[in-house]
Amino acid sequence: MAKVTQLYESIEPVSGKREAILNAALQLFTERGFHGTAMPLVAEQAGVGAGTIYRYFESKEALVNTLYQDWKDFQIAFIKDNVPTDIPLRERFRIHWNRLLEFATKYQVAFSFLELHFHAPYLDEKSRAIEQQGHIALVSFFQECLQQQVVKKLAPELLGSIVWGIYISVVKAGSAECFKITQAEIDQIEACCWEAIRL
Amino acid sequence: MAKVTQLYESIEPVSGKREAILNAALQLFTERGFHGTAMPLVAEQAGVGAGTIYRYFESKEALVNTLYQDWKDFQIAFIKDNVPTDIPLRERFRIHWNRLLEFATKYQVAFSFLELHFHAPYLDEKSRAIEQQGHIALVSFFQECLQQQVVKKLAPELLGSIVWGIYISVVKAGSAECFKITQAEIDQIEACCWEAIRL
Amino acid sequence: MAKVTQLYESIEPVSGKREAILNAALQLFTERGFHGTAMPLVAEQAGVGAGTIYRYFESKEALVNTLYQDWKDFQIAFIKDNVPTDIPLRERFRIHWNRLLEFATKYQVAFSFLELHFHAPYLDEKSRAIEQQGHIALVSFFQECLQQQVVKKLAPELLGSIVWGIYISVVKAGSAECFKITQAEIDQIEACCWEAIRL
Amino acid sequence: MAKVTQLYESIEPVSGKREAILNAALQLFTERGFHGTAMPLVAEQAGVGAGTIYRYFESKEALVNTLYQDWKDFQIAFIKDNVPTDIPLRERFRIHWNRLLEFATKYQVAFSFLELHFHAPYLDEKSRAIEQQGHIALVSFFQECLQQQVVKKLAPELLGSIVWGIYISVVKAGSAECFKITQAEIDQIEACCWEAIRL
DNA sequence: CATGAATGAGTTTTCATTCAT
DNA sequence: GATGAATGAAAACTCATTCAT
Repeated sequence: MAKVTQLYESIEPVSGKREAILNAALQLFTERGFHGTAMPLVAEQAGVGAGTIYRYFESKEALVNTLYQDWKDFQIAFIKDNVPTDIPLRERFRIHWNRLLEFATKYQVAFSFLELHFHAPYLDEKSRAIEQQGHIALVSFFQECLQQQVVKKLAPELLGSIVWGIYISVVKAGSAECFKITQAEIDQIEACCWEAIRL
Repeated sequence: MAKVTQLYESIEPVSGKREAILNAALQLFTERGFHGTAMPLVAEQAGVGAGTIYRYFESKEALVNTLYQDWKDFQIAFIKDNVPTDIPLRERFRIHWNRLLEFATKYQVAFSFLELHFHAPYLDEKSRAIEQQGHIALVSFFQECLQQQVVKKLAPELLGSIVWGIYISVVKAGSAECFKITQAEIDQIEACCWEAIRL
Repeated sequence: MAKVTQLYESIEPVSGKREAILNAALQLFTERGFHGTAMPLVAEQAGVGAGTIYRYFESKEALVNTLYQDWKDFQIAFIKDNVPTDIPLRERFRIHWNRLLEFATKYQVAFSFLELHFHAPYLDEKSRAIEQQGHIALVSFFQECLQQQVVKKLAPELLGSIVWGIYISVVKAGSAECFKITQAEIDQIEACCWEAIRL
Repeated sequence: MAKVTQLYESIEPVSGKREAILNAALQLFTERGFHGTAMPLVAEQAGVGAGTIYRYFESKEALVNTLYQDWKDFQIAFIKDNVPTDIPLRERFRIHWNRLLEFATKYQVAFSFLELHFHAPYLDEKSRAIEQQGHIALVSFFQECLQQQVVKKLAPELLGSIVWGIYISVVKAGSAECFKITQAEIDQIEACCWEAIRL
């Protein structure tokens, strides 16, 4: 997690340039899309020369893939983090849910970036592989739930998809300008999620 | 709906070219992305000259926006369609849900196209406006549900988002190569949806 | 031979652009070298847009290779041409020699181009293959000479190399500004060549 | 000659870096061409920093010109060297010829380098001037031959060109993979050379 | 002196769009 | 109307050279 913190806080001692480039690219790719963002623009935003980017990343595609993999890895780690196993599954689900929302709130741009680039044709094999691990934490959690017969008898991947789908859709709705979601609503939606899958 | 039928059956008598272009673009934009698809390729696939596209569409952006708007309009109409009002809300929900899945099944490419281009930076204001009407049918349905107090007390947009999110996520999971979803599972997921939102 | 004539006389009916590009490239690559010649310069000299070159040639390397192969093929054909077989070998040698010099005189730029690009690292396999056929006509002529025992007993390739080497070196010396070679001198050098190899 | 020995043996005490750079450049320019060789690559091969090259050479062009002039000077000196004047001209010619071949054999890379860069557009005036002195030794030898009327009455430059052309062509043929030249053949070719020019 | 990270001018190449036929 | 060859602006990327350390 320390690594990504640097992405945001840029405390790296020796050379902040790599991080500056990654941050500039994250923002611009999210705002304008991959193909809509020219490399000199990334360079300018990062405060480096155009050629400098190529000292750190082999190509534009390598840059977007690094970004995708770094953030997806971080997202997976962030979500998994800190969930005690000695509490009721219902409680654990709440913690999972809160972590999901915490990520979306703390790293809004990264959240949008990951969603926007899901299955993009310029993502390489490694990115594709990580993509599919997206809700692996949810899936293994639901395997446990299934064993203890607290959730409906459905493939754990499907249970994961249901919760993940609600998560993505609700966060998207919330970040669209139309209306703001309160904490109370988030808690209610968490309850909805559980109702959806519980036995 | 007649219009979209033409997109698929191409029975238009006078000039099939416009439809041919739209069909070619739909497929190519979905497979290769907007920026990854060169206009001459669209022309070739449509069996017309490169210049011909510009007799029907002002620009590449105009083409993708027309495509987006046509299909989003059609999707909205398709989903709304044929839902009787004189049956229990629970029954109506099931019909809504089935319509959603019918659309995704019948028009797989268009479904992917719409998902893929959600919030793309080259979509114009009109497309953005329609985007937000995405689950308007669901929203108004849930307004009725709320009045009759059969669903949880949440903003109808949020209820719509929850169901829509499950829908998108599950269809995506199903079209990914990893695993196939059976009709029985689809019915079970429909039940989950209802459990999520019912009072 | 008709094909190369067009390279020079540009009588091609439909599209002179391909020929214009080849002619411009021939001259510029010879004057400034391959890497020293920017594609827009070729385009300008050819009187076409920069993008047009890529309608006819896949890449800059494809252009230089086409040029090399076309001219080397033509050179080989030109030299072989019109040598009667019913005259003494000594006479035939004179005709060969004169053809060599005719080529160098008529197609000075192409002669320089071929010499300059011999074994260049951007030549592809096909060009390399043709390269080695360079003095194939001389080699087979010397095979005949060997059978009739009118030349020294040396590998025909070596006999070919000797004559070819004199040819290249003398033409180079003649085109260098320092001094001009007269027809009389050329005839004398032809005699030298024969003395070099005769028995 | 001592200078060039250093090029090869790198025994210079104080600063071997200049020699290391020259050696690296000689090899790389010959293998990959002038434009195909990036300066940092030269630096790496030489075991010095990229900036260090610019302490010894003003620019890439200055480097290649230094290389050209050093080696051409050395080649001229090497060829001239050690030819006694009190022996028959026919004998002296043999010695000259052997020196030529000795150079090509001992300094294969340098021989290729000189041939490859003949008349390159990035060579400066001084290099061009030396270029033309290439067979100056041969020329002055042939002036003597002409005075003693042992060779054909041709401009000494032309006589030089003939012998030089055979030399270059035969060495090239020998270093091409196609076939190897034996010492016996070399001696025979030397005889051919003399036959070519003798009265 | 030596370094090598950083640069930006310049390169090849692509592609949306036009317009003469 | 329809065409598709031609275009040139703009993109990704390279590399000789510099300069702070």
